[in-house]
Amino acid sequence: MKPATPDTPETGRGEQTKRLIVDTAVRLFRDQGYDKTTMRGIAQAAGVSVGNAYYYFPSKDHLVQQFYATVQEDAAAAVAEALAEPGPFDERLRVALTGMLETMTPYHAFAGKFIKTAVEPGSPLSPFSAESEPARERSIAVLRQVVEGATTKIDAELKPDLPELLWLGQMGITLYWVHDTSPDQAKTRLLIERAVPLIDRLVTLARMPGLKSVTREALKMYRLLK
Amino acid sequence: MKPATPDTPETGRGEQTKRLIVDTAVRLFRDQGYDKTTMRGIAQAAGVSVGNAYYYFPSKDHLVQQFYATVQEDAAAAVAEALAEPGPFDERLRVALTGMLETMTPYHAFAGKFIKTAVEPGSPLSPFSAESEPARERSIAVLRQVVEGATTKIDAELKPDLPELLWLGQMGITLYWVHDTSPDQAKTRLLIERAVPLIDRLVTLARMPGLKSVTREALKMYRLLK
DNA sequence: CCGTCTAGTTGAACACGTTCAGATAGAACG
DNA sequence: CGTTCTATCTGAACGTGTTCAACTAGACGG
Repeated sequence: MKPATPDTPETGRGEQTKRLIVDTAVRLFRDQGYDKTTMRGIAQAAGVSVGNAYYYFPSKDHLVQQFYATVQEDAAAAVAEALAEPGPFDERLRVALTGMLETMTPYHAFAGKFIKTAVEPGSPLSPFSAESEPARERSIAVLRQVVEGATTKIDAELKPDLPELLWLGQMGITLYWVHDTSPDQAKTRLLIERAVPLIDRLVTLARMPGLKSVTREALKMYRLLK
Repeated sequence: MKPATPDTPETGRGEQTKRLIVDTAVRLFRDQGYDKTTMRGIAQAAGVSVGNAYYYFPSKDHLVQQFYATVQEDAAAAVAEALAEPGPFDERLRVALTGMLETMTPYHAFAGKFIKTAVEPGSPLSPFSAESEPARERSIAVLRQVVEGATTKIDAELKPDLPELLWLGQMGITLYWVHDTSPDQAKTRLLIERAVPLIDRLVTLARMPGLKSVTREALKMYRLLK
């Protein structure tokens, strides 16, 4: 079935073409944005035919996803380093969120087009899709690192679900960011600056007697409906 | 400038065509869904040319918006009646949310396509856009009715912003609903059933001494960033 | 060496949303 | 009546993402 190239398992003739197309597409997306990058343009720049691109990728969106994955990976790598040493929860959360924002900033214009297909149910680009699982897990892993390395006391019942909940919050921030037309997305920065202390306080308050039952109820709902 | 028809101010030759196109489009969207309804199809069914449709509507999306507006209006009208008499907050909120859900249920498949363009920044279909203001205000008005007719005690500082906040929550529920693949969207119903008591408790708790400062901080953030 | 098979490759063709240079028609005016 | 003006209307043409029947080339078996 497979040619016998044991070390680099995916280096058939086709794999090379596939990588060539991805690289070209990512470069063009980066340089020209979504709309100006056409399938014909990608094919021509990569020196292949349009049909050949479709032999490897079912749609333009699937190429966009590759682009998205590289950005996501960059963001996660940039932040993971800064979270090596333990510290207070709020500080770590801010580092993670601002780090992500910083990495994505160059692609703000692009993100507007990206999100369009990302929210469509069943789209491979959806953050909840099976195809996005690696990128999603990568992001949640960063937030898990935020939680686990936090010196702040966190309710034991909340703790295991907190990374995923924070990830949902991050999705919300991203949604806000995409629609943020303020210069240099200043409002999103402000949102993070203000939301982080609030989240920190809520996490702290969640352990308190008066709120413990609400926390438990909310967590039950989340687990039931996710 | 305008022909002298005082009673029905918008009844020029063009207005009739415009309405004809809208009605046809809404009907086709309802019957065939988004993808199968083409601009050529709409034009043909309405007995006009494609270009003529574009004379009145800048894009297919603008026609979709009209469809959305009618559904929205139906939902608001259905609920407003049930909210005539005052009652407890949680009950009123559930009536509003389930009423909206019930009206939208027939269009669940359609909504998946709809949301795709609705989340795109700058799209006229965006729930935050200027073009959507009438529909948005209509929805918020219902939630204002929920708040104002509530016999439950609501924090005075929170009260003026609560309808808008509830509307944001409703947008979140809608987002969940669109992605809900459970039979008959049972999970969304469950979400409402569970979330309403939680919201009710949070609204009640917001007045309490321990949480008053968090509430105030959160409200400040909301007003700053909306 | 020949025949067969198949992964890889091609570009014309399709349907779509959208645009635009021009046609039409009814009113307003002299 | 003829002229002019403007709101309305037309459909061919454009560029797009996507499909598909046909072609190529290299491997494999006899």
